[in-house]
Amino acid sequence: MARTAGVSRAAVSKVIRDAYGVSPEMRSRVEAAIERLGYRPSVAARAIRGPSFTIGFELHEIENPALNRILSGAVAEIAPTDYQLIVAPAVAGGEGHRAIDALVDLRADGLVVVAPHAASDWLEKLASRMPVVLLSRHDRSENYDIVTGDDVAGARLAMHHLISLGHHRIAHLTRGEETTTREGTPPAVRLEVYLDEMTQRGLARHIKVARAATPGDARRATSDLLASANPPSAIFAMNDDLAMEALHVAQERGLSASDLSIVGYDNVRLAGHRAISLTTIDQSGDDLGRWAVRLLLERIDGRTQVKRETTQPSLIVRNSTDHPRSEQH
Amino acid sequence: MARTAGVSRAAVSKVIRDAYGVSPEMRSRVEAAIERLGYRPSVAARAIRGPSFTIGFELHEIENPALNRILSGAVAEIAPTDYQLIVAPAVAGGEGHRAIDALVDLRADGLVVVAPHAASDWLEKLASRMPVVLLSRHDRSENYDIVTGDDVAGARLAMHHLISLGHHRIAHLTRGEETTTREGTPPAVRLEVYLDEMTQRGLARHIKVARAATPGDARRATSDLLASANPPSAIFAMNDDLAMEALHVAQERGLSASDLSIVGYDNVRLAGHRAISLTTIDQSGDDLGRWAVRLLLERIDGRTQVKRETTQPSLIVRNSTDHPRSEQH
DNA sequence: TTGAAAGCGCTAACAT
DNA sequence: ATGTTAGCGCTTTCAA
Repeated sequence: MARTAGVSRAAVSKVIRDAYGVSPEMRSRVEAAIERLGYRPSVAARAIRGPSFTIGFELHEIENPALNRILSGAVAEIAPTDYQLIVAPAVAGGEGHRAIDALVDLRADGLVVVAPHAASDWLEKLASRMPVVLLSRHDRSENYDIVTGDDVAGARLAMHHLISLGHHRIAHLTRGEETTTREGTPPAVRLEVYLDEMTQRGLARHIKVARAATPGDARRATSDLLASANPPSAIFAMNDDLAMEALHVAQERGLSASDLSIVGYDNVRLAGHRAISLTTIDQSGDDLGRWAVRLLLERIDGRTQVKRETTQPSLIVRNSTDHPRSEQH
Repeated sequence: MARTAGVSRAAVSKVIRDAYGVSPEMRSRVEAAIERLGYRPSVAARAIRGPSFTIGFELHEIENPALNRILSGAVAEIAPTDYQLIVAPAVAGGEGHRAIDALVDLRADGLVVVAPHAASDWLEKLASRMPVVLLSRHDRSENYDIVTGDDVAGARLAMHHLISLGHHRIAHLTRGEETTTREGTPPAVRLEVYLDEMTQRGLARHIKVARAATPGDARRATSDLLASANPPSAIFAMNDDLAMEALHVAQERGLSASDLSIVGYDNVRLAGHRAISLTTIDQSGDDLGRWAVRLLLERIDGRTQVKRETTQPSLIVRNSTDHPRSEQH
């Protein structure tokens, strides 16, 4: 650029990178030129050799409020740094790791990956070449860090709450098969805890798992549950979205919390709305996002041994849960 | 890369770009090498000269469901193309155009900009250098395209609905001052239509504008409204989030729709929830996103004259609106 | 302290 | 049809 502005390119480069060996006079000359020409260094050109000061965030389910919360935390954490956060949304269908690849191809300095579908060994290989933090999945890893809410603890909180209210016939509402098969994934863990708790308490015969592939399906799934023989008096839903759909059905039928108690997961903002008032598990999504960025920056900074960070969830009791009617005096 | 793999770099480049002048035999040799080495071309290096096949999406308010909806549409539209969508989240505080700059610095081939705060002349200059589509803002432009819902029509739908139900004392609930001062911005337009409708109908003396800087403020603002002399029988809220907060307050006080009718804007998914059942204006956000991408690709493809695309909103009547009590027989 | 020059991974014009 | 070569905008030795 400013080689047209009377200085050498090296000088410009040095000034921009705040490197050693520029006189104050030279510096101000260059800065003036930069200002005058509205010059912006090309990240692309720079990234060809060194760091791009860009960190990538892979995100599927753009419209998932819980994930957006996490992203929001990440953005807040990175704001004061020199780094820029870039989000690559994975397409709904989820054809592999295209979004992640895009980030890699752009030469991001590090990656926050949410993808529950990415294969562990593929991630492992990726992470051996660049800093990676995996979010929201319990996993063994050699090369990447993991940040996750403690889903085991969270799911137990939910189950204990229902059980201590006196519920026995507790059903679990979750997504399609494919989301619960990937081991370590939040849906999978929550399901497992559900099954475990039911079994432990001698409630195995009441186990019922309802699945909804799409949000719309959730209502039908709930209806089916209620129409089944020996219907549940409570539902532990994998997340608030599902829980709210279940609540919809309950309200439709005039069922109160003592007829059908419902617990969600995530503490989405609207769960606190008076008309919804959903009992749920809070795992402060922005902390997850903040941790992810923090760990990633540490790695970019040179750390190589694995770190794992787990946030503790808490139970938020609202009006969607109550003692089952039969148990009330 | 594969200059280690027995072929020339030009060959590799050609194969990758699917360019003219490679024999099938050469092509398969190269492809094999690519496969074997797990080679990925560097977008950064490529972008230094030609296109990066990346389009940038600037987004503030990551957690705003209406905006996420738009983004979702954009992602869907771009999925089948060769382009990759990259999102740069603007930090909440909104210090100028840092996010947009980041996208420019990465050498995105085009930009979808949502930023209501970006100055028009700055955008104009940017757009003279690269393809830009502005979303969600009514604006005069020389160099960039504009995609927007018809907020005038939408706001009128809302107002007409309330008026035809018999409401006179209609208040408007919107954000802080700064969001309604930028002319052409959705909040500004909706406010203006509100004022205009009230004046036109001879209801000027009932004009009340309540403002909420943060979501939490909305409840207080609504309470203040209800506590004022001659309180409104209806509220037209700038968006569903605000409307739902108002609804919260109404429900808290045991007010029904005939005591206080509420209309929102955006038709967020939860507005349709039975417990909320918010009357609102739908403007099919994903269409906005789709259009934005479509226009942008056209521009990247060479179009230079300005195009404007406006989607027509529709009224969705639910339970949050009714005739005012005094008007009922 | 400064600038010249080589090279990063790629594309594109050119020569073979 | 293929390979050679000169950049693209930057960083980074290395001499001056």
